[in-house]
Amino acid sequence: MGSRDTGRLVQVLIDRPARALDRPFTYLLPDELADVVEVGSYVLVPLGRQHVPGFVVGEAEAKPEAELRKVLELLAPEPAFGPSELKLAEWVAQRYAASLLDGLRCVVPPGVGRRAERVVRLVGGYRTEEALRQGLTARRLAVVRALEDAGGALSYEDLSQQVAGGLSSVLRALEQAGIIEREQALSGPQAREQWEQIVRLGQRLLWSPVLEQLGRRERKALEAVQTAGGAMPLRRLLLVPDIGRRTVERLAGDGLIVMERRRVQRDPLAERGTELAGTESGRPTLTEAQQGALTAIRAGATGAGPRQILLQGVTGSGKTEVYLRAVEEAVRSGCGAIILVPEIALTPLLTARFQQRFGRSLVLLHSGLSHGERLDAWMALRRGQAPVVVGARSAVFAPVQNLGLIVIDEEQEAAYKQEQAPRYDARAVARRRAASTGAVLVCGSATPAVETCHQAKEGPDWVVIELAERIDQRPMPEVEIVDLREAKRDEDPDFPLSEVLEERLRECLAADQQAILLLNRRGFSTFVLCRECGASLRCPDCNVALVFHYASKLMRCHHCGFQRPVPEVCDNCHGTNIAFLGLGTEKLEDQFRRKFPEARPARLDRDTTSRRGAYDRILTDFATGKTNVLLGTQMVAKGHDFPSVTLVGVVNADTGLNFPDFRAAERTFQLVTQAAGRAGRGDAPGQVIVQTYNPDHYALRWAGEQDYNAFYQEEIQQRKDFGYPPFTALINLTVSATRESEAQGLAEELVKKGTERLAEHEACEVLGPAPAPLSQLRGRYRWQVLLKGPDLGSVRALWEELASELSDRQRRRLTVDVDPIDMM
DNA sequence: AGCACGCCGACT
DNA sequence: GTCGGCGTGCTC
Repeated sequence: MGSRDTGRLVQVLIDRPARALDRPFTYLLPDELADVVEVGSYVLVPLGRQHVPGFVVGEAEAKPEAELRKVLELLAPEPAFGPSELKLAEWVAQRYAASLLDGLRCVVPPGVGRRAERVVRLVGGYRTEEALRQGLTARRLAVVRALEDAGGALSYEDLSQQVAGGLSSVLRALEQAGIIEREQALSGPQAREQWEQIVRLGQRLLWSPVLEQLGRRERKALEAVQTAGGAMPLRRLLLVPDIGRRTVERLAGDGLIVMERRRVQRDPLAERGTELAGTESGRPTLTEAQQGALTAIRAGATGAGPRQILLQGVTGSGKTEVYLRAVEEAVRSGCGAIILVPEIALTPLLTARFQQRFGRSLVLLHSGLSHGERLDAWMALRRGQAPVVVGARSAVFAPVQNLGLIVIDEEQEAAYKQEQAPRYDARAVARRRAASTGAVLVCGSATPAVETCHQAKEGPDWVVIELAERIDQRPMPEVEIVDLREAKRDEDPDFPLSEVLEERLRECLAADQQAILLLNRRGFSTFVLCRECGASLRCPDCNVALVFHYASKLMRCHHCGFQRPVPEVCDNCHGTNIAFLGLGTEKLEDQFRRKFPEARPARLDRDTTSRRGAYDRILTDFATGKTNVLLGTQMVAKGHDFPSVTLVGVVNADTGLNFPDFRAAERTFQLVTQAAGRAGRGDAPGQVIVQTYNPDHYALRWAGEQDYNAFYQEEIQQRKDFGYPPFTALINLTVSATRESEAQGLAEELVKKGTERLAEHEACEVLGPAPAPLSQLRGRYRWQVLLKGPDLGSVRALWEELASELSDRQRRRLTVDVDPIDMM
């Protein structure tokens, strides 16, 4: 008789996404697992008639209600998270109205999850002939056939591909008849750490008598290991001619070499040969303003000053150098640091400078890595082998040890908001992590998000540090706003550049300098319509205008990827007079080339950068002067440093201004200011031309003055007057359904239920229902309801009450976005 | 998520 | 009367 199990009970969160499973289940921990299972362990537990993985999230008090079942197995030797990660996950789940599982998936090492692999198998020698004799139904027969063709067994996925329609009832029937059996297994981990075999010279000295008797091959192998410095990977040794496994085994048997296992860290940087041009090593002397910023950061770190710092530095003021120094100091004092960037692929410069400065103390974390590379980076941080991580949004959860500093570069970027569950905002997570670890938080931007700026100016434990001047006394570029309503165009009415901009371009190119043109729309013609009946070409699934792309000669939907050839005749009236209207970057490039045949333009947008390495190449060509005009979407405005650029043209500053979003003005201001910041970063001063139909709009007026603070004052007043964040908090509910009536119906019900509850939530409002700005997307109809309240706590309370009244079915049609950034 | 159960139209 | 589709409820 084995001893009775100790009676330790653990709470397990099942690793299967389901609302009904969003609470821990209690299991008995058998004695043999008592020592190895702890909070964070990834375990296998029985649930119903299956075995499923789950995370241990705590111990449980005795709870004799249900018949308890035992934890079956430990699936990973190391716990996936510790108590502090669990707390963070709980916070994320709660704050963003997500499940705990979604929260946990943020903090757990990448690739720990295991998926179910279901296998269906024919019992014994059951054959199709028998099925025919028994007269099985067509669908059942089809299953048996498919299984027999596959040699008796198939995965559930393969089977469902080969047999049309639902499988569950067919399989159940076949199983009951004893014809098939179902078996479920777990996939392996999505990523594993990699180990390699190392051969090392053994303790026995080389002049040991055995040496005399060694054969040629053995001798050769020993020499190889010796020249490699006494140890080398087995794989490499086996590459040496004449040396095979037998040779190595014999040497190991004699104790002349020993075999060891060593963890290999897959290094994505190793493959990257050349850095971008223009990065120089050496540390520049800090300006006084930069020194001031560092002093403030130091004060935060020692507790002598506020721990949250808004580093508001104009473009070219040297924010990156401040980050570098701050991280150096953190590392020197034994701390780790997280540096968040909007998107690694788009910030090669900053990344390169960090790599240069920190070498192997730094890991990168971003979506471009393989599972294995991500895991290695993650584990290197967790083990303290690397103290610093540079990464995109999700790196805010990285297990940096002894976290002392979090830097958020380009803090205003929308990319910090995750657009799938859990819909967290990395800025808010960073604030929370910094607060709970005592780390310093540095938010850097030339144009901080209005909400961040407000918080920094009004909130406790914040300080705003301004870097108002560019480094090396470079002047800010001069900005000229061109009113397109009145601007003179040259004889060609379709040419999108005003005479002023065209003239400046000629001067710029004549002086052998470089220019950037920003147009925030991809494609050739942004809408295509029939001149006879006026019908425009729209996406059948999203109902938005299709964009004509010249390179592929296709009409494409920028939301779902739908594409179709250009119609010869109108779908609607069969008219033949089709008009290609609206300006995209492709057309801009085309027209530019015609007007400036001698220039060397390059286009930078999602279409030209889709291939690997294309982005780097386009930028390198521009940096080296191989091309001299860079035109494209907002990509051209992001953080580049090209000293020869003296002219920036914003072709149409209005594109974002008409969006039905309370942040439209802010986005426009930021984009124009960022674009302007690309000019005049070298010795020659810069000039910026902004073309617009709304020259009087405050966003453009202040962008023209390059006056962030003035813009902020006016914008924050607007937010206050109209009741938008930061003066209110929002939760955006989007209903999505294949039938419009269903989407609308649920939205209406949400409003009704919400409004009924307003009595207890006086300060809150329920706005809507309204069709979403993208009222159709990927073939689904979308409606929205907006919950608004004086602060997050009160809106969330309203939402939680509302949510409790919804059925699972309703809940599934709904996405809940707390603190929405993109309300489309 | 996966599974069972139960209800329903529809086809042998 | 089965078959198979779907909605609902449950899993320590």
